[in-house]
Order: sequence, then structure tokens, then C-alpha cells
Amino acid sequence: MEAADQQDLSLKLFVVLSRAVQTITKRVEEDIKKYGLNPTEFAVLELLFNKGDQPIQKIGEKILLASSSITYVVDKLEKKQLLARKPCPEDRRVTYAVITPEGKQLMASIFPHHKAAIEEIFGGLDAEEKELMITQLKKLGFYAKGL
Amino acid sequence: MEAADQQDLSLKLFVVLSRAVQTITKRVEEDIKKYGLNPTEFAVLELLFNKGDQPIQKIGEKILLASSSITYVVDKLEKKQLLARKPCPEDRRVTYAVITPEGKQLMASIFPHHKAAIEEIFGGLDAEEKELMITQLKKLGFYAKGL
DNA sequence: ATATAATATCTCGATTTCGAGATTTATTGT
DNA sequence: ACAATAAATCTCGAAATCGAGATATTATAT
Repeated sequence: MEAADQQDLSLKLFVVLSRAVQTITKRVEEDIKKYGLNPTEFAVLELLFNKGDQPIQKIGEKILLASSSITYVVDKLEKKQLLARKPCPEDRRVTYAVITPEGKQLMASIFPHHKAAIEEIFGGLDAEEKELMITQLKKLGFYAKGL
Repeated sequence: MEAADQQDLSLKLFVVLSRAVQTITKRVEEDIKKYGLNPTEFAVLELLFNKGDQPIQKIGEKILLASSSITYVVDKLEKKQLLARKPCPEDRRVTYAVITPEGKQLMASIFPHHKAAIEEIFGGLDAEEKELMITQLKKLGFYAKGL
């Protein structure tokens, strides 16, 4: 194949990928908004809910957010009483974000609906197609990351 | 397959998809930043460069940006002399965004590098795999949009 | 013909995110 | 032990985006 055609194919994939993700993300955000949270707040709570308490620093790494942004989101969730800050005794530079009982309760009531919503949004593909896409996306992401 | 497993699979696909796109987007944005533009500015200029002059309204539809945000971006590009506003004589509600010679020159010098950068970023898949992924993503996006 | 609807753009205030740099604490090298 | 370096968090100002609503113009329905 010509090099120019290859480039056009990659460009097209990039466009289609961006479009699909924008559409899907919009749907997911609509779903999350129903629960009174924005996507970032939800991501933080989901992390704490499913993976346990985290140093504030780690949250930023996991959900790819700048440290200053994390401070902002954690402040908001703290005001909403959905999480609390807890100083780390071993390393006094570190502060843990700890999900509160209210936060747990909220997530426990939200998460099943959230999963069902995503299942619906991804209904365009069957199980086998999803498996394959996961494999291919991992390959793609892995390669892009290593550049 | 159990319904719960299906949900887990969709959730996993959502996570992998989001991650891959975040990684890829970050690479592409790094590339664009080199040219002194942010992703939105680039998207607007690319649209005008490749598809010709557009009513401001249309730009928002194409790149999925709120009208107030379009005004902001067009203002910035106008200040940079990369585009100009031109009133539409037939419909006086409409203002066209018109790429300037400087804008064209910039895009002409940027676009080949941009395409090459994307080709490199998507190097993890061969042509056949890209074709398939395009097909599947379209299916996914089409379905999600129709919900 | 005229009132009503719709459309295109813009303004304004609020939200979210970022980057640079400050502060505090821990680790490392000498 | 001490200085230099690294790490975690926060503050601050700027940038980008949004939604609600204002304004001007066009289209529609009576």
C-alpha cells in the first residue's frame, strides 16, 4: 500500500475513534449527571469505592488529572461529605482520601445502574466483538504509550 | 453468558477505550502544541482548510462545541489573523468563518507533519486491523448515538 | 400583514482544568 | 550530621468550556 493511503487510513481511524468516544462519553456523562456528580467526581469515588482509600497523589495518576485539579475535586467531595482527608502517620507528606459511609452508600446505590447504562450504550457489539476490540485497543494504547 | 459478565465486559471495554483514547489524544495534542495551536483551534482551522469556509454555527456542530465556546475560539483565531469573520449577505443572521492566507499557509505547512505523527501513533495496528476497527467503532458509535 | 416560532450569534457568570511555583516532609549522598 | 534532592500537597492565576439568556434576523402560521 502507498504510504499516503496508510496515513489516510490512520487519520480516518483517529477521526472515527474520536467521534465514537465523544458520543459514548456524552451518554455516560448524562447518566452520571443524574446522580448529582460530574465525571471527575464519579471517577474519584469509583476508585475509592472499588480500590479502597488512596493517597491523593495516586488518584491523580490513576485518573490522569493534574495535582492542582485533584485538590479541587477532593475539596468538593469533602464538602459534599462523600469523602474525607486522613493524614498518613508513616509519611507526613501524604494525605489519604477516604470514602465516607455516605459516599459508600451513594456508590452502592449508583453503581449497578451505571453498569447497566454502559451495557446498554455498548449494545452495538456482541461479546466476541467486544473481546476483540479490547485486545486491539490495548495493542494500540500500549504502542502509543511507548512512543 | 451471564448478564453480570456481559456488563463487566462492557465496563472493561469502556475503560480500555477511554484509556487508549486518552493516551492517543495526549500524543496528538503534544504534536499540535508544537505548532502553537490548541486542539480546538487546530480542529477549527482543519475544518476550514479541508472543507472550505463555514458558518460559525456549522463549526460547532462539526466539532461538537457549544456556541459560546465557538465564539471564544473564533475570536482567538481572528486575533491571530488565521481566520476572518465574513457576514453572509443572503442571511444576515449568519457569519462565515473564513481561513486567511496566513491560516492556509500555516495549515499547509502543518498538515503533512500532523498526518505523519498520527500514522506513527497508530503504528500498533496494520492496515487490515485498522479497517476492522473503523468498522466496529462506527457500529458502536452509530448504536450509541441512536439511544 | 402580523404575531409567533425558529435560527444564528454573542454576552456573561460559573465550572473545571492546567501549569508554575510555594511549602512541608522524606530521602540520598557526602 | 548536613546539605542537596526528591516527593506530596496546596495556592494562585489563566485558559477553556458550558448553559442560560439577550439580540437580531428569518421563517411560519393564522
